[in-house]
Amino acid sequence: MIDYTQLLKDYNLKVTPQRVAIVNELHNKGHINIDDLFHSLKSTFPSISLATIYKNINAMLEKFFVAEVKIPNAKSVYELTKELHSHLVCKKCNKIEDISLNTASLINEATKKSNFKLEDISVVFSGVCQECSK
Amino acid sequence: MIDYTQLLKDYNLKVTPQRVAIVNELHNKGHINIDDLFHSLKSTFPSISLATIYKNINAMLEKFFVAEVKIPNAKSVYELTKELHSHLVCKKCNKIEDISLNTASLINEATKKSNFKLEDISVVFSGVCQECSK
DNA sequence: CTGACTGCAAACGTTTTGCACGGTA
DNA sequence: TACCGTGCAAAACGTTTGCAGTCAG
Repeated sequence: MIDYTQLLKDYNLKVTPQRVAIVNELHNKGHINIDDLFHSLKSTFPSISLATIYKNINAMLEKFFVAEVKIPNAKSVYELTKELHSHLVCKKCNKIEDISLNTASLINEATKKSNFKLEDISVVFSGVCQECSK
Repeated sequence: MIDYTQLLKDYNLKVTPQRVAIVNELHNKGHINIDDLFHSLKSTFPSISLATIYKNINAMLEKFFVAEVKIPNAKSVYELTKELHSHLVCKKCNKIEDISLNTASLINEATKKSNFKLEDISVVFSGVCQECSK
């Protein structure tokens, strides 16, 4: 289990049991939406409130400690910030997987074809995962 | 001005002045969010309601006549469905442009590296447009 | 003429805010 | 101790629904 305590401190976020639980859940699940996160934490913290979840996720988003992933036809999910990667979403079971792809040539092409100074790229694939296509 | 009347009929949507205005606005602006669409149409239809906007956009989405584009850190925008393309978003002025890119090799790479049967791809670039970077 | 569409108002789900209490540093 | 975080309740949003009147086909 990775210790995120120091990371919370580095970002000037006080280390509370709720925050540690949120970070652990993000780490374990990889990607999770607000409602699932709330219900997961309810078992450990029966009195936790949605307001606490929102306040903390927003605080972590502001520190770029956590990132939001917007998914076509589904609720946004949150993940711990990591190196650039793309996402695969299963249309049947809604599972989300990370995938590392070489987007350099696509960024290159977009740079040549547009007049934008590009800074970020978001790539989300939708399809059917192996289990669901059996 | 392209005539979308027949297209509305083809999709079994009655041709009302509000619908024609919505389609024209989507055509003219390229991409627009619900609120901007509502305020644009207010000048022509002072008594138009948000409910009408939502009902129509949802009807058009169901017919795959209009598509939703989810944008990082911004409201979703809607566009008339066209051939596969990617989007460029300006972080300063929020302008959105279409860009046609060759995503075949990226899809190919994702297919090889994953166990998903891929069906769709969404690519959104964020950056600064030429005017805003002056 | 009939079913579909519009606009209003109310309902609903999600997210944010204010405040008193409690916990971290 | 001083501040920050939590949890509750209320408020603020964005979106959907029900309904009566109107319009397109």
